[in-house]
Amino acid sequence: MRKRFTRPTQVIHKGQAVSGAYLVTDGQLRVFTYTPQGSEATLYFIRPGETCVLALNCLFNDLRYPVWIESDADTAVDIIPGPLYRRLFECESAVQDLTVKALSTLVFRLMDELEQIHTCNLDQRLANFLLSNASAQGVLQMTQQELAGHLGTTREVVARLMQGFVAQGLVSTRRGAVTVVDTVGLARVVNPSDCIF
Amino acid sequence: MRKRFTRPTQVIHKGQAVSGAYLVTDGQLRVFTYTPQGSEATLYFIRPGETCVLALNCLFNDLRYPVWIESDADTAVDIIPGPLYRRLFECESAVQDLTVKALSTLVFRLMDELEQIHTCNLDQRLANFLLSNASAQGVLQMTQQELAGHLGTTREVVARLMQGFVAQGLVSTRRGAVTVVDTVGLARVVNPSDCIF
DNA sequence: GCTGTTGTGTAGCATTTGCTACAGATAGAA
DNA sequence: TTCTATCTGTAGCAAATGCTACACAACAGC
Repeated sequence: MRKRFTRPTQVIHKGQAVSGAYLVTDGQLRVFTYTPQGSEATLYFIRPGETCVLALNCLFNDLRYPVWIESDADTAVDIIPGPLYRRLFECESAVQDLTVKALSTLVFRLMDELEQIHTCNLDQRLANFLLSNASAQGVLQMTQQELAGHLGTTREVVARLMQGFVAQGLVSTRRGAVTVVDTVGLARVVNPSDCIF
Repeated sequence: MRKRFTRPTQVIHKGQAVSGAYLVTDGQLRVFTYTPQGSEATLYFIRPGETCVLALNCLFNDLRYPVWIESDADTAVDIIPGPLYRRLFECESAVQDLTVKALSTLVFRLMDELEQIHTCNLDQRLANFLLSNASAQGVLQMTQQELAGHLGTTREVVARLMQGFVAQGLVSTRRGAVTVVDTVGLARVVNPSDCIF
């Protein structure tokens, strides 16, 4: 079964039961939590070709969904019903591989994220986020509010850091987007003691 | 093959190639990274019956080990060589299940950790750590330095928070150990806006 | 007992981050 | 155009955390 979201949509909310395996074919899903103050913190993205590992988790362990998921605009998702997926997993080695690979990838992403939080301060994490998520032309279509959500901080802080980057000539900002100007310079912000493994 | 560590030992260091699947049968392993300042930050523990998922990851994806691992005193580990494990995974559904379960569990732990970092401040995380890791009698045999490592902070901060807890009559401290006195009170520190899911 | 090592308590300051508040800028709708 | 909603820039203060420095306490070995 395929679902298509034309605009940002809440796909799953915390506590909900999981209906099946989600396979993103287009666009992206965002997995996030809320802070007590109500601001969002992105845990990770699910991109085309990837599946929602948490949904798999919940399927295999009969758990309720532990976080929120929201779709980008223009996102398509294939949904494989839970029981079917479990049957497939038992006999299809391709499905097994896919499952394990997906889980592995996520584990690495989460550990990377954790390590970053422990070892980098916000400007490094922001720089890293910009570098990782900007298009080939260096453009990132995202408001500062959204950026703040991805980093688990607030808009003002992002604005402050952004101004710092602008002052150093590393990026340029405009309403709803950031452009990376000096990739190498930004990388130096992230890097001084190598916080990406 | 079984290995036994009678004293805290560096089992794997970052960048090392992985030789096989590690199955903890006794004691525990600690997976951690270093901050630029040289202090440690624990990512998670591997307890008896569990396997080192990162090692699995590395096996399946031919990666080098991304973090450090250290054993507790008195820890026993079964090591299944990589190629053998991969063969087993292909034909034994029990091994498949074990693998997926192990990965799933870790994903949840990491997400929990991430969520905690985003939503709780240090005193809540410390309180939570004490509650989760104290023995049935409420005793936790650990120096403040080690506690700091587990939370990714420094000894002084732990000492400060600890004093707060002592002042509130929640715990008592002595050299190399902490005793939880008022479990309910500590839980209230963690809880006010429910940061454990 | 003495001595060295390790762990703990405490203080003070620097830095980072969060929060409040408001002004100006930009884009879209009417 | 004007109005409105949203986004951004900025300032200033509060709180949390990190870092340095030192005194004292507990334990181990001699």
